[in-house]
Amino acid sequence: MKSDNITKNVAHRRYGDACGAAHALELIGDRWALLVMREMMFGPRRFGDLRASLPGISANTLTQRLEGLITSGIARRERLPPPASTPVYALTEWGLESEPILGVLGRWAVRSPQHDPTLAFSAASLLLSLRTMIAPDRAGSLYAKIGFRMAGETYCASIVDGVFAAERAPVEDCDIVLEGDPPTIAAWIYGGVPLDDLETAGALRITGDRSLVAIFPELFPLPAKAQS
Amino acid sequence: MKSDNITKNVAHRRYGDACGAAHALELIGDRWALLVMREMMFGPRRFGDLRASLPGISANTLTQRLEGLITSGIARRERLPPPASTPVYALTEWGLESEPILGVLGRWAVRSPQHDPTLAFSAASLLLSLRTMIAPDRAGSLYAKIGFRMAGETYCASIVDGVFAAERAPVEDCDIVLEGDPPTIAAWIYGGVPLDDLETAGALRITGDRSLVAIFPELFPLPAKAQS
DNA sequence: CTGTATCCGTGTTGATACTG
DNA sequence: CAGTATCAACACGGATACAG
Repeated sequence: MKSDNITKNVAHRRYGDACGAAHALELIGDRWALLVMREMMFGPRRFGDLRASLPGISANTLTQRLEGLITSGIARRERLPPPASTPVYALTEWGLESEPILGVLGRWAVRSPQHDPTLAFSAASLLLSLRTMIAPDRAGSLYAKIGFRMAGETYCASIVDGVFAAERAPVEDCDIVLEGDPPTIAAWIYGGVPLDDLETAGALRITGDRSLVAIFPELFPLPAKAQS
Repeated sequence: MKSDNITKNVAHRRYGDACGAAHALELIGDRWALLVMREMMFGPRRFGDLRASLPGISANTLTQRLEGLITSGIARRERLPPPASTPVYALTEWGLESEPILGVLGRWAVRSPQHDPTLAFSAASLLLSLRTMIAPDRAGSLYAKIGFRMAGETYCASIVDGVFAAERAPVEDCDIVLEGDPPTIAAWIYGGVPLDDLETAGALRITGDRSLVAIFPELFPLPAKAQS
């Protein structure tokens, strides 16, 4: 039995408001929706990957969100080519263009006095936050390639003209390579935890150009908290 | 009796995620929250004003959202000076800085094939959408002041260096003054409905510089829809 | 006019278990 | 690993009543 729930996603809650922001909330305002999109920002992901990156989401909810995103034209279901014909979920082109939403939300919300940076942090979150938080005036004309090894995957990022970009790719030809889990890397870049402490604890390993390593965290200043 | 519901807003749903966007959703991801903020973007509003601008919200829900926004430091409850000592709700400075969130959401969502521009449209929505949609290259070096009379209130907007800004103010010294309800004005600017039709129907009245009137809608092009 | 207090029907969420 | 089934808790919207 698969289609007893005829009136589930069809009669989706609407606002009856022509405002674009209101329509955006109808599309991606459901709980978890935007975070599911976040996890697909760097390429297709499997059901289990998404579930692992979103601690607390239930399988039910993830299924419903993916269905909703697909019927809205934001995501797409693919199947990896045989022999590994696993189903994966990817953002459409339009879905990918929602990235500024994550940036603007994050830049605004980290100023909240209640923001707790010690919680779980996915690889996608870290890379998107670096893209959001880089200060172009501090980067100046720096050109650099930065590799990341996190949770069994590798990402290759670049800093060009003050813009930080990243993709899932091998870490070859990178000026520096960071190896550790996302919260640890964040503790170094954002939290000001000394690199020596993390390296001797075996939580973080950085190889490559030490002069770049020395200034790297300064490229990503956090905005001041709002009020008290 | 006022505090029987101890565990209502206190145990607010969290994501347990350090990502800034996730925290933003904890702050303003509740249904209606962002739309309530939208209505306060141009200054303090009364409970009844908010309710009237948000068709479909219940008094209960509006009360809860306002409480949440206040405890998060996003909004503030004030009282107009006597004799009209009516309570009003206003955004804090930090709350006001959430405006780019509305812009980015709207710019992305109007490209949805399912967006319906014929629904209700508040004055705040219209002015924010003009601010979002203005094309600086089309505005060029145009300098103009535009007045709006909508639903018994007046707004004064300016176009300077391709930036559209508006505030609740008298429409004095404006180059043109638009008088009509927000959906009608939107039909002219965005919908391409001829001004003559709207004026003869008595739905819209524009006074002032006719040459500015002629080119005005062209300053606000809508982005192309995503895919089909 | 500005809310608060209930009741109620319904949809959504999350936990657990389970199937292919 | 990729989901589905079931169930309990709760949030939401609508209606209504009512207090300051």
